[in-house]
Amino acid sequence: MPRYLIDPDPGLALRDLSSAMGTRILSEGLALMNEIGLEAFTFKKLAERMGSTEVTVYHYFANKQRLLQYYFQVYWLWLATHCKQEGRNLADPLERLQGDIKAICGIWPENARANRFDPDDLRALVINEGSKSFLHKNVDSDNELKLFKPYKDLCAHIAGEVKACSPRAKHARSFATTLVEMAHSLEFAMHHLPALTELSEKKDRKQLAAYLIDLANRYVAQK
Amino acid sequence: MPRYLIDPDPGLALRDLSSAMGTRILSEGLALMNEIGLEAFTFKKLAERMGSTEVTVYHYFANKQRLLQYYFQVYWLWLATHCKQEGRNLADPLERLQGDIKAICGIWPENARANRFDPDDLRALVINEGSKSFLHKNVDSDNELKLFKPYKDLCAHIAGEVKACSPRAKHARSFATTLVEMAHSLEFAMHHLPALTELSEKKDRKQLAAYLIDLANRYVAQK
DNA sequence: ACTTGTATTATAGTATTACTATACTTGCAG
DNA sequence: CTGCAAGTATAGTAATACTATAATACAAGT
Repeated sequence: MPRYLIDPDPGLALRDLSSAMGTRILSEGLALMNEIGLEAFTFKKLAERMGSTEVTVYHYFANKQRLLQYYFQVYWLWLATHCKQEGRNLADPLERLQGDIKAICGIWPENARANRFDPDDLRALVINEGSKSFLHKNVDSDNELKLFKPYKDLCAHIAGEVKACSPRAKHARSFATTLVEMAHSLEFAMHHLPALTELSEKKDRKQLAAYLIDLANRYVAQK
Repeated sequence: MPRYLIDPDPGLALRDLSSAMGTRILSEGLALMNEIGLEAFTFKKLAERMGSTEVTVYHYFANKQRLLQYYFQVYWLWLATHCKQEGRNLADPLERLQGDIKAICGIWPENARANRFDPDDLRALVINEGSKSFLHKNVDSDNELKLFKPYKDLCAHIAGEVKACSPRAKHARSFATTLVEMAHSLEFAMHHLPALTELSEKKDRKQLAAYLIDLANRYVAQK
């Protein structure tokens, strides 16, 4: 019996994570990685924080990159599920697309939970560290292991909505990827590199969503 | 007398780089960083490759992040100069914007040189490793040191062209950032995560530019 | 009750990384 | 010919990212 609604690739972890120890590694790991960043994060520090040992953590994950990729998968799996769920009640594809954009901008119900995680914590991690999941020399072998499938699936889902709005769009997938990427990098910019965006003034996710919805409306409207 | 047309922040390096040693560090460093990636790159390996010593390299740069940020600055400084130069011959802001988009997509004259570097090498590095310049816990202090100014300046320049095309655009800066970011992340996607974009089929920078020009035309056209 | 296996811990050790310190040499500039 | 900056040689340190081995604890199956 699976403990979660949606599970990441079992190949990411070396051992079943539903145990008490697995649970603590995942929850404390997320908190610590968010606090100190991937570079400073070590399994030793995580073990100390948990009152356990480095070796124990190594029995669950081969290295910290795999742990990051685990969170990366949970986040995108959950987001895609959430988007598809919300879309069921909407007949108009443009409304569905706008709903998806709000979701990728982090606008979701209070108290939402992504499996056992707080989706705000996952989102923060994915914004700050997520691209390190694939920006390295092993990207091609990791991709063959399908580690980025949940991310691609969400982009494909959004591309589907774009197509539904504008069947003749030639770059629906590229545009969906644009929306997803910018939902994250503009949020990073508005907190750390404010000169890059007008959104820094209010630092409001709703404004971020409004920009991307406007962009989507313009993209989908013509022709 | 400055050796370069455009120089990065002098605070990035610990010592003047115009010497023979400085030149070799910069050129071999770029090649090695592109070959093995930032994580595997060390000053020791660079020194071995150059037939010099680790300590010598440490006399030029405090750490490899600073060296990366140096290349990051050179790239954006050169690109902005190139864009502004090309724009001088064009009266129509939309044509200037389209020219800028081609430039950020890596379409520039054969044999172009960015200071002493091959801009294709710089572009490859910035695509694969560039975001590690700012995706870390020191981003705010590095930003106070103005290390990201050349990047922001190019985005601001492009935002100016967007404004010129569409004076009432509310998110010109956010949109300029969107263009610049996607010129890089879609190029990465088309080589390593092909499911994310239609551009993977031909892997052609011109098609990438065509997508972004189309996006810009749609963004600028309305209202 | 006894065995087997799995999970966790304890302890140790290694190669590499990311530096820092000190002192020596060499070449050139004043 | 003297001084100073650049480069080299050598050494050393704390931390990282693991791997290996063995001991313990506990739970399930026979």
